[in-house]
Amino acid sequence: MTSETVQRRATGAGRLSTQDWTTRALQLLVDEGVGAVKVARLCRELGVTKGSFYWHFHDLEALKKAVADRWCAETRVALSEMASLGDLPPLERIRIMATQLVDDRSWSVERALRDWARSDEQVAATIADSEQHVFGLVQDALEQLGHDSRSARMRAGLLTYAGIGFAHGQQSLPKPTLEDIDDLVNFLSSEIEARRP
Amino acid sequence: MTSETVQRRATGAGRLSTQDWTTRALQLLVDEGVGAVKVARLCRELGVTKGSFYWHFHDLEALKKAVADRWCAETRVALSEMASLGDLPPLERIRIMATQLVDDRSWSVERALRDWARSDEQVAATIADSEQHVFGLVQDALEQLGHDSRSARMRAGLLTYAGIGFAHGQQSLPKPTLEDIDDLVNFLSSEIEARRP
DNA sequence: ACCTGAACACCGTTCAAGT
DNA sequence: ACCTGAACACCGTTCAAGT
Repeated sequence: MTSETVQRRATGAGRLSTQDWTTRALQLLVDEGVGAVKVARLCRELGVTKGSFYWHFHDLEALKKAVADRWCAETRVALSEMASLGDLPPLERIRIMATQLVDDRSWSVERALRDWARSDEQVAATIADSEQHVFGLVQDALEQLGHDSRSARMRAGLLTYAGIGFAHGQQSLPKPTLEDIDDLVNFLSSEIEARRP
Repeated sequence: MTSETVQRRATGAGRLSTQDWTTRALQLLVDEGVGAVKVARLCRELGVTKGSFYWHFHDLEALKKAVADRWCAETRVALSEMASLGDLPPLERIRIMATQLVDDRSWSVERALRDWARSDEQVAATIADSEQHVFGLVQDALEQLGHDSRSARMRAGLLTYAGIGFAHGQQSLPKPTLEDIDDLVNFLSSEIEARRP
């Protein structure tokens, strides 16, 4: 591999920035999973000794936090784009979110980060944030469609959890078609169901 | 900690069986996550040297497979119990499954195993199995309630994915109450939604 | 400010040798 | 059959010393 040197050159004068470390770490995370993000490995690929790493970060945990923060920032941009759909009719917003949820997004990053979250408070908080954000958007749309808060909460939760589940499920279940999504959106926004006492 | 010795005594004559290793490994997996399942740690807790471990297993991977196989067997029992609800009315079956999905089941085990599945074919196959099983049960129940297969598939998928998502979500989203589950079951089994052409 | 070099504790794996 | 003991490579962390 000679690409390491290229990577360093691209940075600037041969000294590394925090960005260089997080970029490489995110790459490893997505490509090979949490287990591949190691100090020794990073140093080898970036062509420096471990002492360099420990000048930039206090420990591995700190590097992870930096990576998570970066992903968090990028995610927030994507989410705010979702929010800027505010003028569209609610039904359309839900359809767009449902499509996006199923689409080939960066699920691999989210999955990896979610694994990570189980052993890292910081990452967990970041993920919880974006979860609640999506949930809130769906809930609002449903309430604007005339659902009371109880109904909106239940349906928004169902969709949000399903989205998370879709990211984590093995591909054994049938992947929803566009028709399925149409059905799903109509279903989620349909009239209050007959209450059976 | 003196419980290690107790653990060994409980086994029998002081020599360890494969069961002893997998039991302790599962415990560590659930309590402290994938990262805690290490050869050195296990040996320390079981009061043997590493050589003992490597007599029982070829490597860490083999231990993992053994743990997964055990969990797989236990899961299959739970699933077949679900299937034996066949005589109950479909609506009741769905309610039971939904409750079970949300209940404090061994989510920690499932989550850990699912992480594991990403790097282990065997574990992945096991999990795919149980996913499809649950999906099938829900779908059948919905069809017996008079839904056509398209509608049943969509709704069953929604619930199954939501169940998976619930296991993986950070606890930031509102945990469904029993009332919510009632609503949810009624919602899922409600009349075909108004089609908008 | 940014990095090297060497050191230490810890983990995974192997293997000859013990009972 | 089941385990010990010692060895080796590898990783995380620290720190004095270099530029």
